[in-house]
Amino acid sequence: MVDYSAIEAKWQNAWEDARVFDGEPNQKKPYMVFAAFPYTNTALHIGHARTYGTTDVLARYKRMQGYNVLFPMGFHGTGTPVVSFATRIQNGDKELVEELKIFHIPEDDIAKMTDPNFIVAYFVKRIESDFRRTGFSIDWRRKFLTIEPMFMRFVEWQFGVLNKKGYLVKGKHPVGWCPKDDNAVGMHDTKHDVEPDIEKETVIKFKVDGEEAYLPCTTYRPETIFGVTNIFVNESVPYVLCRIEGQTGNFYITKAGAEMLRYQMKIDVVNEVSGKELLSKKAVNPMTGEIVPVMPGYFVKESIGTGVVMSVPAHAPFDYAALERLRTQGYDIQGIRAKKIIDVKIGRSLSDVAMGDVKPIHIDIPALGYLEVLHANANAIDDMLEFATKLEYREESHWGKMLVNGYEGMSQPEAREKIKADLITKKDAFEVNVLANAPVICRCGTQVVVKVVDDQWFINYGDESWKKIAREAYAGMRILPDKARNAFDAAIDWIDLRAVARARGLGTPFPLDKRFIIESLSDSTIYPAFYTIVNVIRDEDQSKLKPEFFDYVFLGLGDADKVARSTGIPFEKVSRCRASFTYWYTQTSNHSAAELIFNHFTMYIFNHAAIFNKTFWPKQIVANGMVNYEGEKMSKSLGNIIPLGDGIKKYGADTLRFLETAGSELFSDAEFGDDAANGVRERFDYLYSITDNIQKMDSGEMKQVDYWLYSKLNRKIDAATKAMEKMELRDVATNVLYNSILELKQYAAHSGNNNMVLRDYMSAIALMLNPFAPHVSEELWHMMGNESFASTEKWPNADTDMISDKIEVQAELVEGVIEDARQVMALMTRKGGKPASGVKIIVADDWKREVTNSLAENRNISKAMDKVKSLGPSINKEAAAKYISSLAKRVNELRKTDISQEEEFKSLDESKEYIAKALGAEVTIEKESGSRSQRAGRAAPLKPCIDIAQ
RNA sequence: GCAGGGGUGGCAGAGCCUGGCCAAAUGCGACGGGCUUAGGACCCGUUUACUUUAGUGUAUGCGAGAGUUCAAAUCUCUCCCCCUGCACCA
Repeated sequence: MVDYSAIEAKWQNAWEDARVFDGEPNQKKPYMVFAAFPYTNTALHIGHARTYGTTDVLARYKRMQGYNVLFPMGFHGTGTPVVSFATRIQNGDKELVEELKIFHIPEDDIAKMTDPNFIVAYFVKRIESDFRRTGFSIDWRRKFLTIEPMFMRFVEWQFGVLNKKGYLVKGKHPVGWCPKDDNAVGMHDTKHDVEPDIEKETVIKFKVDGEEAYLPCTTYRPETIFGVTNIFVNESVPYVLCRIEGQTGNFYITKAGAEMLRYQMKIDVVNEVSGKELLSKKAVNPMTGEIVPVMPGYFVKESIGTGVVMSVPAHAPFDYAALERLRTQGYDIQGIRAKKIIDVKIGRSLSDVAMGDVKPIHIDIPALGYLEVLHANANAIDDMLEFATKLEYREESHWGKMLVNGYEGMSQPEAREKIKADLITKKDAFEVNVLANAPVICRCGTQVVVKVVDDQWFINYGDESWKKIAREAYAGMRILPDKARNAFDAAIDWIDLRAVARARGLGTPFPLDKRFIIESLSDSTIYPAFYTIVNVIRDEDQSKLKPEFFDYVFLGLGDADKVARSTGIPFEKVSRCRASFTYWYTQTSNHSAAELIFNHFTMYIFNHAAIFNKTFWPKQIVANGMVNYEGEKMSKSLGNIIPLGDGIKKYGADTLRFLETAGSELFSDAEFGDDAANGVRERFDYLYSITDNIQKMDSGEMKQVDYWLYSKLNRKIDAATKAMEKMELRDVATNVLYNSILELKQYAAHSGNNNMVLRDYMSAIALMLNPFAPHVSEELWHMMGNESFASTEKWPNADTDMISDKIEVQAELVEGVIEDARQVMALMTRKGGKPASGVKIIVADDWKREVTNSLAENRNISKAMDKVKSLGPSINKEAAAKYISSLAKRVNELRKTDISQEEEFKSLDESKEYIAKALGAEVTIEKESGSRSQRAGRAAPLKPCIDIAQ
């Protein structure tokens, strides 16, 4: 057994000694790769190795291509997670402590984690050591944290530049809010980590008949206003009459609603009324002028929106059911008639099986029709009504056509937007923000509300001139994989205002309002530029890092001498920073998870376009998929997290890296599991044993099989290099590891044993494996007697002269013959024949090759006959005719060949023993013209006749 | 809902851009056989159904349906389903 942990330990230090990474500008072409920061409130699990793994693959590949490669890494500490982590430890959060135990964090370290600084320091150390063990070729000398003062000076400078360009704007913004904590809440602050989901709903003002007050109905579907038959209120909850800022008149809304809405608009309560009192009122539909009654609606929730809803029985199963229930309770609803306003074929999206033979009867009342196709009626339970509602909304939204005047024939979504806009223009409606997934509960136990913050700062990614240069920058970039391009196009169009200032958390104070902290994705958009200088300025006092310093280093403004004098940073350092930045930042590749396309990656493009000179715009983005473990998504809640350290111990660093980087296509999720890991490791084992055996072999005369192996090798190098350029890592892996082993096995089966050939083959494999499995690569490389480091060697070059289709076709021919012979033999024994005693393989004469080639080229039988004639009288015309007609049927499948009878004969003859062994029978090879077999005429080029004697 | 990516054999996953050697690579699994004291190791074979006493043929088949074509997993359209993201959350 190969001891992988010993091999890994041996090489990871050796690389540092060998200075695999240079890290300083030099004569070589630069190439800088980096991946988005890991967040520092957690240790890493094996899934995290994916993005860094593919980054390292590129780093190592480029290094082997002769580039001066820089692969730096920093850490993200900005934002709320670290702070709330500390708070949770303080509160003795059991869930969190259990999680930390999975990562083998000692109790006394956990106890110290009430201190945010300790948390960050702890995890930084942990991640670095795990990554070193994984064999990533990271230059740790440039490590930094986003919460270090020197980086904060850099971010301040960045925001200064953005502000000068007018990209920072102030405005209103809705956020999830905890009234008790008086704070914005995000996912980390709620029970069960629910993200508050804020949506806009329309409130339509129905004037109360004969009273200067309104019943404001909250709705997602303003277009159904044409079908309103009445208004529903909840008769058992308290309402208030109130004034709403920006709106004229008084409004009846639930007391609970008023409590929540006052965080987004000023509300003055005039007096309280009961829901019951409202039932006596009538209201005027602002669109149609109809006067409708107010009825009790059992399903109306007091804390969503205004607690007043409009009833559209034709298109809302809940409304229909509520009215039917009122009827059975004895209410007079004679005057209420459901009115269909959207036409749609009910149940269109349901399969025939689901529909059965049920046909909706009440197609004039779709809400009822939908209940009917679901085998339900107005008495159905709420879950069923909910289901019918969803179905109806979906179908109407897809196929529904409006039936009402003025909007006739419009699709439902189109009508909704139009009608909403019309109502708002006429001041008959306004919008409110609601919590779509209410109730959301803050960790403190309070119900979360929507608050509209009115002094929020934004980065205005919607600015058209900015979008224009961002698109220009993007157009010059390479996106891998290519199919991610569409997503970027969409993201650049879509990105708009992004709130940038936040009330709490770690990070850089927002320069325009120091009460706030810069939001944590926004402070990490141009950070890679900082890698190029961090090692130079780390020892300088952060107060010296004034804007003019960054202006000079990154924008080339001013001159080094002045900057040195005004900041106090030595002249040499200032110049060195500028030189380093301009050297490294010309070739960059940014790696991260695909899910970051719509935020980090897009912001990365925008900020670079806004701040830097074109020369330093991003050159390449690589988007990675996630990692699944045994078919499941890895997550703490599923409990299938494997800490990186454990994973290395269990599977070996190289196996882990290999599977995660090369086990699947870049963009799709990687599958990680024990079987797959064993498969990879067994293949590594095989490579070791082959390499070990090379020493015992001689280098005799080159045989056909040796040329074959060279051909395969060079084809492989060629394919792997092309795939590598496109980061099609799965292809590379298949070629380099899986197919090599198939080839090596086939080589051995053909008694291939040439020491020199195998050494060439294995050397190339060892080198091409380096980006994926560096430790294995080094070990194999050194086993073959090399003194240098594989990691600093050149990537192999394909010698295309060594690629021979002819030789490969001949090898395939042998396999094909075996396959065919087997089939025949199987057929014979199945039919009760005796086992074969001998197999004659008869190779077609040369004239057949010419005829076949003619047919393959012209697909024309008479031309083929002409060809026969042109070959002279020695050809038996009858046999030729028979041969041609046998091919006629498959004329489309025919291919030309340049392999002569002699060559075909030779390759079969050399493989005679191999074939005999495979078939378990004696084998003779003969030529058609010299054969006495009656079947010999059936021989065709590359499809020799097989004559089996029993 | 909107945007992006997908849906292929028991599973995983190629192929699709550039239609035809595609009953569909490769790996895993399952089954049969060999090697072995034994095997989780290795080697050989089988893995849609029927058909064929000579290396075949036919049918069905790549989410569903329709279309284009001599020919469709591959191109077009419609629909269904799954994954990811949707803004302060890193």
